[in-house]
Amino acid sequence: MKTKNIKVTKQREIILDELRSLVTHPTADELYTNIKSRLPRVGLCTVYRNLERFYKEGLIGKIKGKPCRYDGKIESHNHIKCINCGKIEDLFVDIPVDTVEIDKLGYKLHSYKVEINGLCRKCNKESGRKKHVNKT
Amino acid sequence: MKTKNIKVTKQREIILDELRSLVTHPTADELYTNIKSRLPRVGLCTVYRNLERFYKEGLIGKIKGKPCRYDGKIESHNHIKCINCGKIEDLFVDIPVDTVEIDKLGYKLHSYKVEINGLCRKCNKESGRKKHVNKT
DNA sequence: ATGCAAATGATAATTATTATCATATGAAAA
DNA sequence: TTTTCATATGATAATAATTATCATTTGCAT
Ligand SMILES: [Mn+2]
Ligand SMILES: [Mn+2]
Ligand SMILES: [Zn+2]
Ligand SMILES: [Zn+2]
Repeated sequence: MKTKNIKVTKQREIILDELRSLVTHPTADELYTNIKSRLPRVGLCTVYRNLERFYKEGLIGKIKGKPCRYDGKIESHNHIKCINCGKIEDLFVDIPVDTVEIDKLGYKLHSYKVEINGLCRKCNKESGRKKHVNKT
Repeated sequence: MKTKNIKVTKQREIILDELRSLVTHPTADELYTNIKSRLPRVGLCTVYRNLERFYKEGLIGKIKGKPCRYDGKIESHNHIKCINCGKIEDLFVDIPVDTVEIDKLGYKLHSYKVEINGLCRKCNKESGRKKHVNKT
């Protein structure tokens, strides 16, 4: 009662394959650009449509934002984003949340995710030389 | 070297005052609607402009999303969002993050925030009666 | 009063995403 | 096989949220 047999099409195969091949977290548009060589006639909306579909089926991850980014990895993990260059990297660290307050509020916990911001090694080095960094 | 003397205008006073008076987390547009009675001639973009400005000055909080929501409370706290009705409530619970992996990756930790999703009491009750819930 | 920098509000532009719809596709039925 | 038919696709338009532009206004400092 979860994954309702999603039909395999050429575009779906390629979109999913391409996303899974990346260690980065591309936007729909970036992925669209990437697959153009393999699928010259694909439309951007097909990419959006299928990424959204995959996400709802639990096949891929999604990092909400403006723009949203997608993630080929679905093993539970978090992300750290560089506040300077915007890069997002995987972070495999368990973050336990105490549910006492959640229970008190009367909520039934469903899921949670930690959004971590930091300065990556590269930007950190550069900030030592330059005057100004940052563009959150 | 932080808050660079933000000029006080009538619209700024009212926008900030109104936001601070709310326990909810309004969107720019909702706040705009709210202040119409006090500032009939204000423009939506002034609301956006100043909320963004306040946020950058650290005077208010911002919950990124589509649409973004603003928060008059700046004491460190997290939020829990109902996956059914979309309501966002404050959650005062300390969530410690182990920085070992972050250090390993070479990042300098800046901030982090936990996005918790759950089913609120009201929606939970209703889901007992109704067939379908959910619209993440 | 006058000058002037900053803020405002009207408007247009942009960005990201979603909706609409005619056509294409491809597996299953006949 | 041809036909059927549900689903997917891609072109296009629409929408939502936010941001940019710019002429005008505001209100402190001369
Ligand atoms: Mn990831
Ligand atoms: Mn809050
Ligand atoms: Zn960086
Ligand atoms: Zn609810």
